[in-house]
Amino acid sequence: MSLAYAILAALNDRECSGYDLAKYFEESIGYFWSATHQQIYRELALLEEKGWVKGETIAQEDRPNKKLFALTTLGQAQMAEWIAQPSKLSKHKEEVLVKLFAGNLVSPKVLISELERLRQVHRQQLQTYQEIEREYFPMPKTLPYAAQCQYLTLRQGISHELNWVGWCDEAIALLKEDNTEPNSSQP
Amino acid sequence: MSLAYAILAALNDRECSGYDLAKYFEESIGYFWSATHQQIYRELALLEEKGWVKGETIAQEDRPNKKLFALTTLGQAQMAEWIAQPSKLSKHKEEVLVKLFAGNLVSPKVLISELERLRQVHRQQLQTYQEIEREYFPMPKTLPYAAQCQYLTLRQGISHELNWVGWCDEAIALLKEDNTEPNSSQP
DNA sequence: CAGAGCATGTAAGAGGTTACATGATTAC
DNA sequence: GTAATCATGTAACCTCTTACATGCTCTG
Repeated sequence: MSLAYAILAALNDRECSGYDLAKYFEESIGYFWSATHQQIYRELALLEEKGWVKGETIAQEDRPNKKLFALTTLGQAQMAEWIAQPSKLSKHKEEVLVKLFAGNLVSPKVLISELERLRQVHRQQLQTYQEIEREYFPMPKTLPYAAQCQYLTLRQGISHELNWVGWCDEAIALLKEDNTEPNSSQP
Repeated sequence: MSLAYAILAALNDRECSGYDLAKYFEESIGYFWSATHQQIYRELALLEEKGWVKGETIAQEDRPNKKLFALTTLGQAQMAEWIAQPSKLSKHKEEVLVKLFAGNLVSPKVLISELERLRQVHRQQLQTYQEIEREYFPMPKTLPYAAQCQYLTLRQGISHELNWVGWCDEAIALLKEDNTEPNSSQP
């Protein structure tokens, strides 16, 4: 159900074709809600049936025609109503933590190298976010309301990645401390 | 597929019945991998078929019989192999961020009160984690390897919650700054 | 002329949620 | 006696992922 609202949120920002949305869900929106193009096309069809969005076919030369979708006033109202309701907490699923939890089945070296890889990934993502911040939100306090809201989602991304990098540091340090000598347990 | 490994991780920690696992997935393991009892029973049956776990029926007086599951050596090996592979990053899905992204559709008051609610929830969870830390991991550096690994999953939980609380503070502060007067946009 | 990008879809299968179902015991 | 806890399942449904499919244009 929430995928519907994620699509509405995207369309509230700008009109999109299904294809545009799919790309959108690989950057900005995708940073906090993931979806594939298959899901998006299916959901768009349902949303149009309900009248929450309206599609208009745009003829294009040199390229396949596309269907641009926009929020209807009904869609806006539904979105506003949804926003006002208490959010469900996301069910986190973190493979790395499952692995650590059963970490005694492998040597600390295995864990350390996985954590180092992970740290690198999060550093990379952090850098991406920080570049967006520098480029689009240099003076957050002077932003109009709508932009401020979006800025805050970026801030969440940044602190999230910083947090992961910091935790990886901590974890690697602890695991290296006494477990580098081959004494503790399993191979 | 990963649910299987989450179950193996739990059974590596201790033998469990399906019922025990379901409870386990509402606390410790559940903090980073969620599953309902229906999923668990289905998966356990598959895992037993494959010989990764072995169930033994325990007759009980005064209570229904139960079937205790334990990791087999095959299961241990499969788990170790899985741990050594690079982890998939979790696809984050954060309703609150979707809401913020389209925040211009509602008044800042709505967002602020939702963020305050959320902050409270994360503070609560943080406290739970910190109590576990105090009670079970008072001296992390002296822990045996297996316990250290599990301790690190708890540390991730703690810094995750701290991070959310901090971000909520930041977001609330920014939204309160200029948007408390009824000037900016929609009702 | 190969590969990337534009643009939209179908179909099968895996994974997850919700509701229903049972039946005993223990605590208030 | 009412609710909670122990213990295990089935069935229907929804959501998500992965693979397959098409066809055109622009870039190198």
